[in-house]
Amino acid sequence: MTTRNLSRKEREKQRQRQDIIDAGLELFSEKGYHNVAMQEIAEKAEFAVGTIYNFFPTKADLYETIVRQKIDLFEQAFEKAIQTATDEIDQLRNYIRAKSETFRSNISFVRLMVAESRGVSFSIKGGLTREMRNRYYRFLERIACIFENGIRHKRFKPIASAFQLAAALDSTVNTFLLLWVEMPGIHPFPEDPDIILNIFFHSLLDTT
Amino acid sequence: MTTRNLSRKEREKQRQRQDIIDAGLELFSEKGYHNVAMQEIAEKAEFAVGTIYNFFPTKADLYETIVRQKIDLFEQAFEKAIQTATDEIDQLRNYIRAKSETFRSNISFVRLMVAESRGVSFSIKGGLTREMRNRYYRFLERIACIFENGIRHKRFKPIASAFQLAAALDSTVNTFLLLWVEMPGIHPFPEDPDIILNIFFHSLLDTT
Amino acid sequence: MTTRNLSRKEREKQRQRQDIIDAGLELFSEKGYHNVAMQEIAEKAEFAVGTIYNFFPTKADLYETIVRQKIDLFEQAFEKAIQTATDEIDQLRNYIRAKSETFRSNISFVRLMVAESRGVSFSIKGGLTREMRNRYYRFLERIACIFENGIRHKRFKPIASAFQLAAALDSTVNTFLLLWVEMPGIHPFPEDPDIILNIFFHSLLDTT
Amino acid sequence: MTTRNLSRKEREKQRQRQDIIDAGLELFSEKGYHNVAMQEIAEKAEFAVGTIYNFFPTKADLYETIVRQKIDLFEQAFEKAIQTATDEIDQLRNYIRAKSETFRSNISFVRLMVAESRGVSFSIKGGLTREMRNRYYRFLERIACIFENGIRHKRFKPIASAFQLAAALDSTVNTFLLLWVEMPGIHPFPEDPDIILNIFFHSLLDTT
DNA sequence: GATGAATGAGGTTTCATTCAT
DNA sequence: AATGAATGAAACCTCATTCAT
Repeated sequence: MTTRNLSRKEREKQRQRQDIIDAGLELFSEKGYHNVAMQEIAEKAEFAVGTIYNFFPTKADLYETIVRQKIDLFEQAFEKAIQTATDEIDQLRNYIRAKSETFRSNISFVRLMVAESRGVSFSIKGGLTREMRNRYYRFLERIACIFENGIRHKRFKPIASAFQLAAALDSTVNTFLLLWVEMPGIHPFPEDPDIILNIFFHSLLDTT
Repeated sequence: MTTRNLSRKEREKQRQRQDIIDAGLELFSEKGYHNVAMQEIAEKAEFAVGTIYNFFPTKADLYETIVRQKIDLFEQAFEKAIQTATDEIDQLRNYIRAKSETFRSNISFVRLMVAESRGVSFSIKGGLTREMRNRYYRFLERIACIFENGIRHKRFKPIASAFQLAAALDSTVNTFLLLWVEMPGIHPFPEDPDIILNIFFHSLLDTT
Repeated sequence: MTTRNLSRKEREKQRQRQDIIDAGLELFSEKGYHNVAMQEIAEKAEFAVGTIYNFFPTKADLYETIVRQKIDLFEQAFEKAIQTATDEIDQLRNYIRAKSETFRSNISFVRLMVAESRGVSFSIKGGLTREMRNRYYRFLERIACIFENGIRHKRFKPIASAFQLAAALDSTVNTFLLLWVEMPGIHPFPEDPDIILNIFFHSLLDTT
Repeated sequence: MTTRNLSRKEREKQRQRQDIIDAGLELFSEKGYHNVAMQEIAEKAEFAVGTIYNFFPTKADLYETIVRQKIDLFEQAFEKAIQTATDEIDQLRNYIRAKSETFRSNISFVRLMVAESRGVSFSIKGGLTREMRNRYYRFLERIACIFENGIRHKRFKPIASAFQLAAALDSTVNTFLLLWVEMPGIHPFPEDPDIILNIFFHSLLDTT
């Protein structure tokens, strides 16, 4: 009983924590880190300010937690998408699809990232910045692996280094997604990931 | 003499104004808009706070001026680069080269844009945000025109819409440049713009 | 218990609010609106600056509240004094006595009004100025009614318009009170309101 | 020639000084002491700020000069008015007429006095305040003399002390003038000073 | 454990005054 | 002698954080 009680308490606490995170995410993404007061977050989460400080020691910490939580989610989703296939093209296709879906269901966070940085998360806490950057590079290298494999398996031509190809593909995907975030009507996100892949897979030059 | 005198004064004033802008740019790009106090800018520019306010009515105004000045510079450089050639591939090559050079000689500003380009605009000046976004889209359309011409002249294959191609190319260029900005040692910027162009011009798929 | 607790909190809050108002009144009346810093008020009230802003959104708001609170008090006192009698002479006598007493127990506020009553309103809050003036005129008209009644009842001779008589009487009372405020030793306020009334009544009274 | 030259220079300087005073009076009366910047006065007077400081060491000094100059003018006008007659009633009549005329031709200053104090000049510089108050009392005593004479000559009944009568009369005159300043349409100033005098004289006059 | 009032450092902006030209 | 740009102290106000209840 004590265990279940504690566990219930524990679960309750986790739910509260997540409520605060959700409120923070929404507000930060709407107005930017510096234009959101802890008071506001408290009101949105329906807690007192002091309560928030029971969960997070500082405002920056809350922010960091929000960013890290979502980034973790993103990374896991991408990793899972890649692992679902073995064929390199399928892996890329899955990754694009996963990124697209994760973006769609986390627009607030995407907006936050776009807002506070530009695609890659920056600023506020030097530490967060550096860590995020490193994680992003590690992620790019994960994609680069796919290209490397593809090149090794003679499925891809070595028209650039694997890392460069990864960077080019990811930035293109990002751009398409941002266009959709900013102007969903004018630039609808292509349901078919191949539209992006095609840009890479087909030569632009008409050599007929 | 009076004329020369006035002109000297005028020039002196312009130089001071630019000193303030430079100090602001450096600090904003280092620490972000909200983490820079007017006091700091004043100290860096070696003026008193009040003097800054003789040139710019508010902090936001100073920021806006900085951003707009650089953006203008960038746009002009790109436009000139494009107009220097008639051949579509040359136009793209020149644009990449121009973007590369402008980035190199304006790292501070690039960092500023990367760090919070939208972040600030979201909050500080809705107008600036919208304007910047619109200008960026107009620029993308400028690039899209090149692709369109190339497609019409049968030099490019219509593997995606001209706008999509423009977005993909520009985002790829951006990514390469950012890699270089962030880790100049590890990811040196390719002197040869063709390295980027090749990614688009050659099919990735090895169909031999 | 909860009720009593809340009520105690509420009462405590009201007491604090009044402490701030009192500190503000004293300082404003001593040095004038523009020569008092919020910091000073905070110190005098033994609060931090921020606390003051928890009660009043701006300095001007605090000032306005102070003025309005006292003016309300004055008006009520005068009105009550007038209503206590039916005989016109008694009404005037009561009004003078009430004004005298209210002045005595609110010297700080009287000084504030004397020192810059209009000055501030001119600048700070156009609305306050206009409102105060209008309220003053309405009050003069209230006094004028008494004269009108007196004239209608043939108790007073119509040696001037009722409004002019009201203005003359009130300004005379004011002057006597100000003399006393400024130099209490040399110009003691006549305990007997009739001393002022006599100036008017000797001729005003219709003794035919 | 040197003499005349110097004299011309001197006259020129005086004219400039007066221009500054006039500009200051107009602005101070419009917006209040603290809401006028030296810069504004300089612009209105068509001088540089520095030039103003060649004439007046501080802002407060300029203000003091403005007030003192007008007060001097007023005092002289009143004194002259009183001396023009020997009969006490004529003296009072002349004084009221003079005050009325001086008010009319110096509305800016009246407004300034009303604005910064209320009738009697206060604030800003403790010294100025005290001096003005003293001068005002001396002036009241000058009027009191007339009443004293009248009482001694059995023209007035001693219904109050001479000083009290003076204070009552002057404050009534002030009130009538202020009514006119604030709402010229609704409360036109009575051209005929006797309207005010009547209020006092009807009873004051010893007609036995 | 939750609350939210109190705190006060820190930010932006103004403006009287100075002084080199 | 006149100028007006430069100065910087000081004002108002915000908000992250604390802590008594």
